[in-house]
Amino acid sequence: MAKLMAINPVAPRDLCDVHYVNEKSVKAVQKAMISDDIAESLAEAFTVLSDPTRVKILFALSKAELCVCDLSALLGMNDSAVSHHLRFLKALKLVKYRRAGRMAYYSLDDEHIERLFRHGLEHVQESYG
Amino acid sequence: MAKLMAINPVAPRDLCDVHYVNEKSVKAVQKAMISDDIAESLAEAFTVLSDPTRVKILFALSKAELCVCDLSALLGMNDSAVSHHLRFLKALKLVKYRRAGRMAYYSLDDEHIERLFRHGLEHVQESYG
DNA sequence: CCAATGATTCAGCAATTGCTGAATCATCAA
DNA sequence: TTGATGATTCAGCAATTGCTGAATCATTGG
Repeated sequence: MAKLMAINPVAPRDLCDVHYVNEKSVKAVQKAMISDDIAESLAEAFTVLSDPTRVKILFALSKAELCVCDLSALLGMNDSAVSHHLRFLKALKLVKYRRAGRMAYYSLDDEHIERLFRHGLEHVQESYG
Repeated sequence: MAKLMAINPVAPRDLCDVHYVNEKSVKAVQKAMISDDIAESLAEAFTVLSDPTRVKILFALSKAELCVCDLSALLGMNDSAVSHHLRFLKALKLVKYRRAGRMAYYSLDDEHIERLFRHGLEHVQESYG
């Protein structure tokens, strides 16, 4: 797209160097547009489930309370990787854990994410059979 | 975690070098576990909304049919970036477009994603006020 | 035809992500 | 106290992601 656009009725050009062609639609959407913060938060929420390993971890924890090595066995990856994901999920308050000696038992700490998960699963199942 | 674990009643070790401590839970979860394909599809679905720019694009298109340059104006970024995202969304059949001369008008092509979006928004609003 | 212009594609970059293996921490058992 | 072991953290890598600017494609109007 050209840097500058000819000024004509269907191609307004405002002072902020913003070019668009459908003034009415753009203005209306601009008015309703979600804030940067909301967009970021929403994106962050979806990031949680945007990785297959995390999807499996959360699914597993929705079925049972498990320790790190149970999860690594289940997922076929080393403890380090699992611990890394759990740390991430813990920071977002999606999982909690209790200590039992050397073991750390993890479980879900958020019923929202379970709902979100379920809706996502429905979406996938509708789309891919 | 050690490579090898002592064989004892609470720490079974199977032939596949898989170590775990809560046999019953692990077996049960393993049985219920979603497939790799489902996990990947689900992750892919959530990846769509895991980026604030895409969140805004989809929000905007849920309000109005817009051309590439309208979107770039709205988002304050260049056409190239917007076109890139739209290509991605088009590949996943989440947006469709119609040509009108040189212009390409984009709109949503999936009511599932709108639902998913709405659920995500609720989640965020519940969590962050 | 040709210049203009909306859209797309390409090349390449900076930042981020997910993982591995090693090192370290923390707790238990002997 | 010491060795074993579950968990965490650290260093570093390969791959991916989101963006920019340039080049190119496609359509229109003169």
